[in-house]
Amino acid sequence: MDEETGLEHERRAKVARWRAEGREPYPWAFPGRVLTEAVRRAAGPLRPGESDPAVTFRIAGRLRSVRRHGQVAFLDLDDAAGSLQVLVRADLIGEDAYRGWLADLDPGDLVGADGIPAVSKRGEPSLEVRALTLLAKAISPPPEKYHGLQDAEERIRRPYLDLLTSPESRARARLRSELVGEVRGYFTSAGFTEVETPVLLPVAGGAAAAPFVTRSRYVGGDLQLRIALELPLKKLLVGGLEKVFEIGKVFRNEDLDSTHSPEFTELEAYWAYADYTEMRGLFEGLVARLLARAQELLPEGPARTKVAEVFRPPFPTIDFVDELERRSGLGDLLTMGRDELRAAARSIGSTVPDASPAGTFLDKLFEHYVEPSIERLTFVVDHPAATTPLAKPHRSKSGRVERFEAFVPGFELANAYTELNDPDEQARRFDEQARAAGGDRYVPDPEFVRAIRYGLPPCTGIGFGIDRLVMALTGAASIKDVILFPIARPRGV
RNA sequence: GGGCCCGUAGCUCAGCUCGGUAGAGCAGGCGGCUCUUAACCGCAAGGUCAGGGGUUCGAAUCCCCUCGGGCCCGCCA
Repeated sequence: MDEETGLEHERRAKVARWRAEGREPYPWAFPGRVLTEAVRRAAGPLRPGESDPAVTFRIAGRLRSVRRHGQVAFLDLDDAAGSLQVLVRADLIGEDAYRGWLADLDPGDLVGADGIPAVSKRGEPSLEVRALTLLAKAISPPPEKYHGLQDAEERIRRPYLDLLTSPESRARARLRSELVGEVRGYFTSAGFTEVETPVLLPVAGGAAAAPFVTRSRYVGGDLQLRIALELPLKKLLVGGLEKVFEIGKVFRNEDLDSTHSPEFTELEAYWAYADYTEMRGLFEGLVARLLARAQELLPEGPARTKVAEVFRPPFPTIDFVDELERRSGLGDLLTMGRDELRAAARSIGSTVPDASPAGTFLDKLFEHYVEPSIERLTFVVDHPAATTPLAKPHRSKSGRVERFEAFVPGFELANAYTELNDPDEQARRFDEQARAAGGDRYVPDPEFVRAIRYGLPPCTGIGFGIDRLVMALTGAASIKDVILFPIARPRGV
């Protein structure tokens, strides 16, 4: 435990005084409490200086500031609905009660108030207090009332402190929840079944990323935390669930930056008897619905306008190979060997390991030559087969797979395929990845191949990061802005 | 992993360039004030200047190392 500061000492003394007087500084509940907006509404018709003794209200919240003027004081109380001024007058509650209350209450305390709606002489809607109740004494003082918590490190380590001083941060948290609710409702009403699949696996597959490893007493050895949802969801399609989706945390043992977090929330959905064209239609419908909701919820301003611009249909579609050839001036990419691709990637400064799969070099080239030009939601389609070991070969374009990615400026938003369902071809693709030593690559999963030997229906699947989706829809600059508890290193000794 | 920047009171920040006993505002304490809303006025209090080492008569300030954070680059479906 931290050492007590002088301020905390003062506040503990107040708690002791409270108890000595037989009052409870941490009561159990505050029944009958309403939100401050109810008082605000009731005060609406009143004129400055008036109050309405016909109705009483009970409110509760965090005491944000106290303005004392001798025999009258103004408290600001914050709750989920916003903030309300509480008017405390010595002539109404008695001078002893008045002095006692103000001596024992501090900013940051959780306080209940009973009173009547009123409007101050200066026109501020208020609750004119008849009684105050301490609901929880704050021992530690809150951050500064005007600037809030500015220190970037403290905001990451103690996000609750940022939340308690910043209505904007609280609004952002609720906005994310609303958008996730929309996503869930969209897939559910499209007939998808929401499922949960294991986080702990013998081998984390379905993507190329370094896993976290943990120890299981039950299996008597190591387990890995999932890096994607793909493989178990497809097994459910083998099992006869025809439309499934999952929203859940996945874990990749990598660095944090403005668009990557070691743990993040992913959605993946799989749809039997449909292909990637149908999936694109479904995704565009989702985007339209989310955009409408986000525009409703976001405050008016440049950020909202920018978001609307990025997500305004129709969305450009570019062919991965054609666009990369056009912008890079490189020759026929599909006939280039791995050595040639590696040389091209080296020439633009990429430092990926020499032994990386050919697809990695293609991804690097695309990232360098094409991604920076993306200004609006853009679909990139029909990638070279080497980039994508879990996608089905393109029905007409040789050397390609049926795949689309959705990009917004700055990052990839979604990734979808017509899924590979030929078990022998799947085994060959895994072998290819296994042969390319070094670098992160798809780990072959024989158990998955075994599962689809029983028959995976033709199907399409999509995956996207919920965090990034919320970023794009709210104009957030960093993934940390949409995660309530971003990862932080342990504090040094 | 590399480069640059940052860390001073519970919080928000000055002070560092050019070394000379640590400053303000908010919050807290005491006193005053019946209409404020970043209330105001007066008094007093509050510090491991992130941590460690070095240079120096003297280090918050200059140098080195470590820790934590930010931005950029690299790596990462």
